[in-house]
Amino acid sequence: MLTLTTLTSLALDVDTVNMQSRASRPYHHGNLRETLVEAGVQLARSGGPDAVVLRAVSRQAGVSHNAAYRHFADHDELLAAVAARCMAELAHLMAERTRAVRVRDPVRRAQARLEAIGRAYVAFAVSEPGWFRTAFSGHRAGPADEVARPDDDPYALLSARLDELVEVGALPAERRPGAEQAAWSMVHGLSSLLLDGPLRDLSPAEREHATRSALAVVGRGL
Amino acid sequence: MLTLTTLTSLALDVDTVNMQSRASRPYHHGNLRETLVEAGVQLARSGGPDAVVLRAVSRQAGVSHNAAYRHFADHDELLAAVAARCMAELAHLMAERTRAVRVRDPVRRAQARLEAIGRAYVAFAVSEPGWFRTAFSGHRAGPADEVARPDDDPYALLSARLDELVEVGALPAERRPGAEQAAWSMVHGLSSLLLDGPLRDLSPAEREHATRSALAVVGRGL
DNA sequence: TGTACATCAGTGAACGCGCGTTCACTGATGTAC
DNA sequence: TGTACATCAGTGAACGCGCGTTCACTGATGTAC
Repeated sequence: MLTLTTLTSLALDVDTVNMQSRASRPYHHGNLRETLVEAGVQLARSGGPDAVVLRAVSRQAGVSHNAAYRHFADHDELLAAVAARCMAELAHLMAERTRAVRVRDPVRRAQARLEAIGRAYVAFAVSEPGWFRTAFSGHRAGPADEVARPDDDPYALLSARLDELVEVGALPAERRPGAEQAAWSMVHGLSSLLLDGPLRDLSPAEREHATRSALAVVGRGL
Repeated sequence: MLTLTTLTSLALDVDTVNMQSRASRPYHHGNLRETLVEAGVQLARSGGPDAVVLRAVSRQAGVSHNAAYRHFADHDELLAAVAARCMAELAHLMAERTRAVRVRDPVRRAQARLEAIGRAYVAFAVSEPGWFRTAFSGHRAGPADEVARPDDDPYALLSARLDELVEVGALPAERRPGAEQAAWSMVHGLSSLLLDGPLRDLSPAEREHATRSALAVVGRGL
């Protein structure tokens, strides 16, 4: 269903990570912080945030389970870093799908792009539930939040789409404020309900239908 | 902010539950299953689903920690029962707020009622985050799901509102299919983002504004 | 109405587990002279 | 360029904890005669 260069590039790192546990690993790792985060991302992929366990992550990275304390104050800080990475992964898919839109007419292009990020959001949640749940599990988060570059930040991507809609005249300027919140709420809610809610058992066709009608409501509502 | 007969009635049960641990507790409890579920609901209130720990629940109910196995196959089954109760609590608030709507005109009444359940949903999530998270944590759920009476089921309440909108002519019948999913997604997404997402730190006034605009999008979009 | 006995609903002790965190350590790296 | 030494980034053992679950048990209840 997905053609994910972003997703698979990350998946390929599995070998890198594991290799480091067998082969020529120097005493000083050189890049352990990054390796730990990647290992956490791997674990989060199949097990969600609960799988990002300090000892399991260290194991996965091929390192003793207390080495992590050289790079993270505690388990929470590690989880926050992993969550930020998952969020960025979501943003990457959204950006990729936006770029893939091929429409001439400026108005329809702006609309198609908005639809594309909405679909990307839901597709990500459904195909990578572990990452999706982890992305939203940074209970403390705080202001640190690993200052996101625009391309790592779903919110920024959405804002850009809405700005574009206003520019091309497809969205009245007075409707612009609060539009992110409504649009995001819709796709986030649909995603959550598809994963953990009453829409859990929908078939792919039903999911598609639900997505279509949810996006249509946003389209008409804005 | 909330005037909750349903919520407070449950809170009052705290005393009942605790009392049973000190006072005239007969060897055969008589109603332990129910007591355990209530204890679980209490713990979920402040700690969310992770706080619904078999041993803690038993402790809270004033009973040895393995007594629960006479009433639940395992921890998951207990959690599922607690989750169902939390879901019912949400439904009760929605129903209550629906009943409180006082509008003459049938069309505007139908619209006001839809808005009321949407607001109730968000208000519940914000004021009872532990319950809200727990309600959606029944990972296995399955078909058993403690067959919900209509008043315990948010989905049924929402359907009724949408049916009413069609009846009074405020919603074209051809838009009816899929309407639950979009409406629910919007309020669920907003709730989730307010609890765990980027809208986590909104002030009450900003929350109100976000809620208003989200509901407006649904209103116009349907 | 009384009694024997099966069943039910609790108890208390114990199991093995994986967790986050801390400690004293040691090998590798980098820097000052 | 060589060496002494401080600092850095790992290791391995150990801590205490709370968990879900199982076991053999016992007191209370209900039923058959």
